[in-house]
Amino acid sequence: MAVEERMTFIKKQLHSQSYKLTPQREATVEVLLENEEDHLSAEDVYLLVKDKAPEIGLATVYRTLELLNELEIVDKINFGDGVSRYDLRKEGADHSHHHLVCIQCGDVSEIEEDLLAEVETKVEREWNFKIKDHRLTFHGVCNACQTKAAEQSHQKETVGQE
Amino acid sequence: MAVEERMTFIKKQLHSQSYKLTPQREATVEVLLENEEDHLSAEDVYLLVKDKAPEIGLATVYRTLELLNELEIVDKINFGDGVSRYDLRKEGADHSHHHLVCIQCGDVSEIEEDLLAEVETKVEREWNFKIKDHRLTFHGVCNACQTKAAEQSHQKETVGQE
DNA sequence: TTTGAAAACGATAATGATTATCGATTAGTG
DNA sequence: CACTAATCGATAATCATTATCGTTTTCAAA
Ligand SMILES: [Mn+2]
Ligand SMILES: [Mn+2]
Ligand SMILES: [Zn+2]
Ligand SMILES: [Zn+2]
Repeated sequence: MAVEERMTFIKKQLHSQSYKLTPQREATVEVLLENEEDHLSAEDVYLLVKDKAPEIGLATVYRTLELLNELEIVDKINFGDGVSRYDLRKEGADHSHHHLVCIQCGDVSEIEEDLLAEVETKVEREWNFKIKDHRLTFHGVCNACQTKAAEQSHQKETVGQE
Repeated sequence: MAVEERMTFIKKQLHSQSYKLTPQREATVEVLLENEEDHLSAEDVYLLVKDKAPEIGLATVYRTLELLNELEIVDKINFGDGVSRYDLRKEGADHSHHHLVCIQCGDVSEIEEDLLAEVETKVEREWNFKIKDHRLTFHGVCNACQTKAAEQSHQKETVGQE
């Protein structure tokens, strides 16, 4: 689905719950759609949205993100640095996607595929817990940092042999 | 392993990294061991530790928890309320355990069994990501709240039929 | 269209968790 | 026992988020 279409869809969701369609909300959603790959903090969103709607206030951004979170359009996530980050749900997804956080370069990347289906079946059965959503984050070393480390250790070896 | 033994073990870890063994650190670890089931915030720990060491300062509690986190004795976790919580690692575990958070009563319970072994193998292979740790939390309805809901809906039915 | 009420807004003060600072105290080595 | 780096307690500073409040805007009914 194109950005245009998704915007229309989100507008309908707002409208159907009788929330008003303000230019501030529209600009905020636009920023989220245009930066889907990223994991923006409220401050990040604020700075980006100011380009489209310079008069917007930070409080409004917080309010809008809170609203979008309640409507399950975005997920509010926390990677342990002191800020909340807002993550647009994937097209049609009814749950939060997974993340890979590199402990060396800080890069955050996505896993869109749902890896928890089996695990969740087990948890529902054995722990008698009715699952509505999940949060799964892996902490480790990303591909790029692994490659970098391998190159450096190879260099060291070579130098050692000379 | 008994609390006593685990305390000794943690003391050894501190000592081996040339951290000093202060009464404040000992009292803090004691509180964590005695409240292993809970997910205490720094403030929670502070209040509990004051019973053992009334002169302790809040800053020291934060410092100690930070230290224990670096030593991988506790995990710093975040359930989306505004505070960090500190969770003692299970006996001998080298990674964070999983959690079940009830969206109705707020109860948090543990899953000690590691459910991610297979998933992690797949992620390491297919995403080329070297996993060091993980965070997995399920949000849903706990057993107690399910039962409560079932009883209430049954009552309603019965009343409706009268 | 005009209009009125509820919703939303911007500015900014307040809050609350966490961190930084600094002078005083203490653990641990010898 | 003496020394010194580590640690501590008190508290000020920081920083993200929320609350407040007077003004503006949306939207639906007239
Ligand atoms: Mn994401
Ligand atoms: Mn736990
Ligand atoms: Zn990396
Ligand atoms: Zn519950």
